[in-house]
Amino acid sequence: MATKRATINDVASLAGVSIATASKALNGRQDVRAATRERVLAAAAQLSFQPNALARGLLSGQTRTVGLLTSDSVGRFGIPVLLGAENAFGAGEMAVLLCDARGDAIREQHHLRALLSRRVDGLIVVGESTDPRPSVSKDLPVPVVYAYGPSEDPEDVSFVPDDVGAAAMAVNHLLALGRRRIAHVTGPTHYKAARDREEGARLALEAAGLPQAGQTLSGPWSQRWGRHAAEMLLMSEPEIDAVFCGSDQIAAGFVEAARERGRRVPDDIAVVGYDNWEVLSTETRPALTTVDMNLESLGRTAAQHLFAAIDGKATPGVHKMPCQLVIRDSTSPPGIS
Amino acid sequence: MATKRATINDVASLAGVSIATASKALNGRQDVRAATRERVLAAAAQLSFQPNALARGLLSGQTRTVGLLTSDSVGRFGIPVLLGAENAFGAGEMAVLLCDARGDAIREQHHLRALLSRRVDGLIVVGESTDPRPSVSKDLPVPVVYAYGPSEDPEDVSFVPDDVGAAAMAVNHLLALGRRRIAHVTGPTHYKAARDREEGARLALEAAGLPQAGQTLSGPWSQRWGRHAAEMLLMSEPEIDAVFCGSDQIAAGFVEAARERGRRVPDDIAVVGYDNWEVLSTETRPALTTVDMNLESLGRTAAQHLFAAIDGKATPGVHKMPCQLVIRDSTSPPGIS
DNA sequence: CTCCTGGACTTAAAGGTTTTCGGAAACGTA
DNA sequence: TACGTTTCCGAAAACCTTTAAGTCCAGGAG
Repeated sequence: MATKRATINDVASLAGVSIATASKALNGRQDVRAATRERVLAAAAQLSFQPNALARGLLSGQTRTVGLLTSDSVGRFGIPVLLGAENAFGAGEMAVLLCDARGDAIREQHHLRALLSRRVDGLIVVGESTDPRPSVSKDLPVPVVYAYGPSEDPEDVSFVPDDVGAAAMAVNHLLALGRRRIAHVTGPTHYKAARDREEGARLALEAAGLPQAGQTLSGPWSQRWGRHAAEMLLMSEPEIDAVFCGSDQIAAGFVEAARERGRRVPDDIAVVGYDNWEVLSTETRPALTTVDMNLESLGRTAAQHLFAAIDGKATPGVHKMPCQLVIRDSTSPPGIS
Repeated sequence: MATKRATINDVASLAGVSIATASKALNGRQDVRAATRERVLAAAAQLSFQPNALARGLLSGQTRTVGLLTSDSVGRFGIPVLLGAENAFGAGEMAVLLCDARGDAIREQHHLRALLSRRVDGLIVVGESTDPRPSVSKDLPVPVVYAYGPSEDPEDVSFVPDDVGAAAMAVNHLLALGRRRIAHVTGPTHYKAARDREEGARLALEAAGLPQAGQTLSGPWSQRWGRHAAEMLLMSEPEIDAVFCGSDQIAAGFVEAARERGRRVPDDIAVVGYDNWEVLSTETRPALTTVDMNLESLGRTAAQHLFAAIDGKATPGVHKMPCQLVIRDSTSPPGIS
């Protein structure tokens, strides 16, 4: 806690010039003599002057601030997106106003109003799942970009991970290893993520002219379900040589149960997970090959496109961002593991 | 994207009153007739008027905004604190400006300036570990509260988890179960958290008049280290009947390795973890008894004290917040598991 | 000498809101 | 009628900065 804040008026007085001249000197504009500029800069430093962003924003109509509205920031998915966005902004001079609506539509509305009254230049909406969510952009005076969870309105700008493509990539990886009896265990089908990943797996198998080993098994996203699914699958389809799991949790449970049943991973069964949730994917034995959705990069991209939208040129539509397969021991070719 | 924003001037014109009257009506002040107030409110609704927080803040000097400066928001510890703070603020009408300095002092200084120029009413600094960090509060025109990682300056306001007390609580729990040969495995000793937890364990054992089983084993916070420590410990101190681990990751590794060596948990060895990181603590078998640092509550408390400090009355010093022991199967009394 | 040019600086307005103070109208009382 | 009181409303200042427009002066061209 210290003294009162200095205004440009104080700086001008101390330097013996008018506030207009002080302003010009501080902002590096032309028509001010070098000696005068020196005096002003010295005065500003001495008073540790900080221009008042409120006054500046009031005048220019730009606050260099964006709102980040999340439905569930506690989620593992929101955080990396948030960080990516924050980093993209931080690079420049933007600041991020964070609001967590906790899945409550009316709280969201409330936060929306608060953000608008603070005159944010734009808005990023982070979904809690990849399921489309109601648009918030109608009649808003600022541009909006959706990240992770797309808007229902195709006119909005949305960035989502390419779950279908990533699942196909995962299955193709298994196929390239020579596996031919590939099963799929995933999360609840009311998640678009689960449906998309199944779809991707199906497409890859079809392209290879192979049937899927058994039906897709759908359950909670949990490790427990992974174990349970493994037990069922090893019973009904004892000859599988690979499994693609819809999450790292499921994969970790699967690996554990498979090992307990005497199946070696990856020698007997290769396993691919999803999410690259490091605490699981790198600590299980063997470490998991898994899909990384590059969420931080997705968040960064969303932020950059928000800049573009603020500057006038938006690119409407749902943009699918590529994912990445992180290859670890759970799919090492036999003999190398 | 829609029409231009309405100002109070537009509202006043539409209602046929002066802006002064409009302001009074909108802010629920006294000297305005009921009928007039109605007209103004109707006009404001029709124009969907939002008062410009910049102008208001410029005048009042209060922005109803706080800055949240984190050193490492990707960390598991920063996030819950952040959420707790955000929730405490969100309850009122406060907004949170989020900045991530990523452990870089000069970036931190940069963000600090940006926050001050935006005229935040206060600041929360979230540490990445419980080690004291340099104070940022000298000569700042706004109050600052430190959460998780305390300030080095005892005049500042800091909130930290009571690691010593929690560790003692964990060991006392083991003692109450009748365990007498208790070992301790924890993280790197250059972390204050590791030293505090060891200290708490030592105090509890001393109070019970018991020696610790073996030396404290110190290594990385990882699951791998937990496994390794278990192997060493079961070799050198084969008769231990309990272990207190400095993190859930270590505990998970310990449980795994112990089971592989034929020790039953909790029957032969009871295990207590730390952090209550749910993906580990509830999914290991058996589920882990562990210390929950109540970080979200800590963040909320920090935010509430920041309010107090803004309103004038700060409470300097390092405040130790109580933790909580979450009891699960890894310490169930034999026979119940 | 006048006029013009351009540099260096100042004045004043603008941006949206709150608040203080004063004014006007209506009404009651002497 | 004169005067005081109450109730409602408006004018204007203040918050801080940026910028367009204006002033002043020296010096060069005609």
